[in-house]
Amino acid sequence: MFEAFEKYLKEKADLDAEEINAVRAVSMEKKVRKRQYLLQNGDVCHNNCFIVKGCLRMYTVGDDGVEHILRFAVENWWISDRESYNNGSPSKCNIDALEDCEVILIDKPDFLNLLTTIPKFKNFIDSLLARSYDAIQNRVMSAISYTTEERYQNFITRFPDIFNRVPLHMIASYLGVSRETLSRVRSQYVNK
Amino acid sequence: MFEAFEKYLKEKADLDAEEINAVRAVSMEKKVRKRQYLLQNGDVCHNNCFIVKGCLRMYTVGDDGVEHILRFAVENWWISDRESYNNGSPSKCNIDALEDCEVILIDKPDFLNLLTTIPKFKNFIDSLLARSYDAIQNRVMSAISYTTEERYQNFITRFPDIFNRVPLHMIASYLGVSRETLSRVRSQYVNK
DNA sequence: CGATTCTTTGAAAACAGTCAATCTGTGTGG
DNA sequence: CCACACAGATTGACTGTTTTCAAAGAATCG
Repeated sequence: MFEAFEKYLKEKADLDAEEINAVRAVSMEKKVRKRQYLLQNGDVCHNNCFIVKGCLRMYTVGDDGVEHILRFAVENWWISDRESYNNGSPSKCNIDALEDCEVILIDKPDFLNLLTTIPKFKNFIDSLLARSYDAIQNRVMSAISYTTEERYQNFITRFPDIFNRVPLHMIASYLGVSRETLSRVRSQYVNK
Repeated sequence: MFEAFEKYLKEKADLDAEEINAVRAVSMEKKVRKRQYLLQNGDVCHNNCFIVKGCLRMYTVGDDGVEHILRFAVENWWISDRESYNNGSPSKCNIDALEDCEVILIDKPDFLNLLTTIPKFKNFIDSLLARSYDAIQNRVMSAISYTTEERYQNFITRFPDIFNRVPLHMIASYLGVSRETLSRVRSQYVNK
């Protein structure tokens, strides 16, 4: 399982063999079954999680019991509740698996240690965070500026891989509309 | 004008006199008049901007000419288009002053230099970025989960200082609703 | 096959957007 | 100091979109 992560670290973060060994030493391999939680509301997020295989989602549950999906994550993405991770506060979110998954977990103290001992790794993670900030800002922009149809179009062109493997009602949840509305928007679109 | 920034750096980032001098050496003081642009759509964002006094907004303009406000910023906040700044790409946004402002600009190369030579500064900026990530993620959550009234309530409790100094139609724009809708939501709220 | 989960559809109600008009407060120039 | 212009806020009437609830059709999986 670690090979995929190793390849990723080599290609994306440009780590050498020794550095990769340092990462390996603190990596925990884990399998997460479909529907299983990786993080539950109220828990503190202690890990960084890299996805070797599978698909997960992070979401909140409103007072009315409705789920609101904050993000999806697939192979070669990271997922964790950064707010809880950074502040040690109980998470408002859940993370669970939409498919059987293989992930690699790195504990917070170990991860901090990697960041300080491997400058290349620190730079890489910093640039990842910067890009996820850009992505999330673009999402805010699209939430306040675009119509439902535009947001849907945006989603399938930006994340065709995700679109193909998660149920539509979850995409609706991600976009902030009801499943019925998304269904209707799609059928109108098909008839053009 | 620099004194306010100095105080901020001392208190928040714990910089000593020598470090503050290094920051001062690359700081450019600037006054921005109400309605004046700090950044215009199409330009590349070259600076970090710290606000000593005043209030600014960052927004996009849609094809239909409608403005969508991404964020406000007041005293002791930073504002810049991070996406353009990081990638050197032309900005999709405008930043302009809602009041007469005093700001401090630090050029990108100078700023990078400060980050590498002053580890405390780097840590401080990293934690700022982490918190702004949390903030923006909470905004996504509120956009997809809450009603207009809840979002409005949220805004005035979280940012009472901003609420008191920017026109309502800009808050409407920030929340992603028309000014008329926000006006009606408010009056319903008052009548409870 | 039966059971779940997912998607679609219909009809009514709630909500939000648009356009136009009015009301309010602020500040500037005469 | 007043009149006027101007930006901001509100209201009404109308239209369009989205939600909600209920039901029924696909698709998938054991």
